[in-house]
Amino acid sequence: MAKRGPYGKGEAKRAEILRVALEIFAEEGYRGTSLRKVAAACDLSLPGLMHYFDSKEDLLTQVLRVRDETARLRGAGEDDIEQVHHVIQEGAKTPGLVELFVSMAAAAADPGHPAHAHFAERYPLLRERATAAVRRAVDEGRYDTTIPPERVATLMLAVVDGIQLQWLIDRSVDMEQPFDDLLTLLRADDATRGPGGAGVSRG
Amino acid sequence: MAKRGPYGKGEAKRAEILRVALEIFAEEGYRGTSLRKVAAACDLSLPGLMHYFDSKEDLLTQVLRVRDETARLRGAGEDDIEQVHHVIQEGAKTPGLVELFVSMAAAAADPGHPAHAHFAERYPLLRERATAAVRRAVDEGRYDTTIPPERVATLMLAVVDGIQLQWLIDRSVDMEQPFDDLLTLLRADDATRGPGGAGVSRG
DNA sequence: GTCTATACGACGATAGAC
DNA sequence: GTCTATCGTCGTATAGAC
Repeated sequence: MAKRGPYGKGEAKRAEILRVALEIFAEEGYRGTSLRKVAAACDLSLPGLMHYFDSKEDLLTQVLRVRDETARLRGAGEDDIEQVHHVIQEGAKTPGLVELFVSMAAAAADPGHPAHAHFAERYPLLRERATAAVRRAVDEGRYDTTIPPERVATLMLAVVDGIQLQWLIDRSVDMEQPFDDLLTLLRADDATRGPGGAGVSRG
Repeated sequence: MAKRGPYGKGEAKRAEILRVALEIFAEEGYRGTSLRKVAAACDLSLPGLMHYFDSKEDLLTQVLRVRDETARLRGAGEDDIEQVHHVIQEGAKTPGLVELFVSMAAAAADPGHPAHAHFAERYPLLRERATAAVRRAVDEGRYDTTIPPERVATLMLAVVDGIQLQWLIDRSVDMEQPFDDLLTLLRADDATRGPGGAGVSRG
């Protein structure tokens, strides 16, 4: 199970494939990118590539996992709300990966799709973490609402996901503003409920 | 351009195809549904079907247009906010069409995709209407925020789109709750900022 | 275990007959 | 306006070399 022994090379190659695939999807978008093209970029034949994955959708799902992991690691140690901003900014640079994420989310509607398990784990996890952060903010008097923290967390995730659809069509849409505006609405101090002020304080 | 003359039959057939395609996508999901299957359901060969459309993506885009039109007509005369609830409830019954919508939104990231023009028209239109409704609510003192109406409108659209991604994975997610919660946060009367009350009043 | 060669069925697209 | 026939490409499956 570890990376030692005769599996070392295989694991390394698998990781390389995922890295290369992520690059290609980021640069050229995920649509119209065939597995044969990915294989060629890895100096591999198509079956050689498929040796490491059960199917195309399995590969795509693992690319998504890598992306999630990368974003998570870069935001390590930060506050949960900070991490959200970080992930948003990262996503805003790579339309191809946002496109991949949204497409996979649609495909994962089918319980039999490999990505279904991924999202089925991911959303509850994100909701839990966001819920904890919201609960803390309410307890400390920073947020002023009696809406249950779980529901506020669900609302936050919806905003972050949803703005991406608008952004995919029109890149001039500000991907951070709606989330910041939501935070403003949640904030206890009424003086900050307007746009003139600092919005969210960070940095 | 009208439905009269020798084009009458063609236009009728085109409408029938779109209606049948919508049905199939709603029942079986849009994934794994080939054009040959749609053609067969219309008693047509594949080229026979393609005579009416430039490409598969063109057909899909027009299916989306029909869906939008249908939802719009059913909500005619209602308040804009009411229409949102109507569209949400309608969508919640047909996962296959939500899946289609999300997939197309991702595909439309490419400016060359036929659906790009559709979304590029749709979002500004929805934003304008929502902006007007929000401005009215603020002017009448029903909403209490100094966030510009355009930004509140963008936030609303993000919530409605985003909750669909969560719902596609877990159908037990309430598609209306987040939007209602957002309205609660916007509402002027602080006594209604909690979940105990009526939430949004309608009907 | 790692990888190539080859082949299969299905897809969307198109040419040309009627 | 609709068909048959065909094309190129896709993801997938199998056989077997090393």
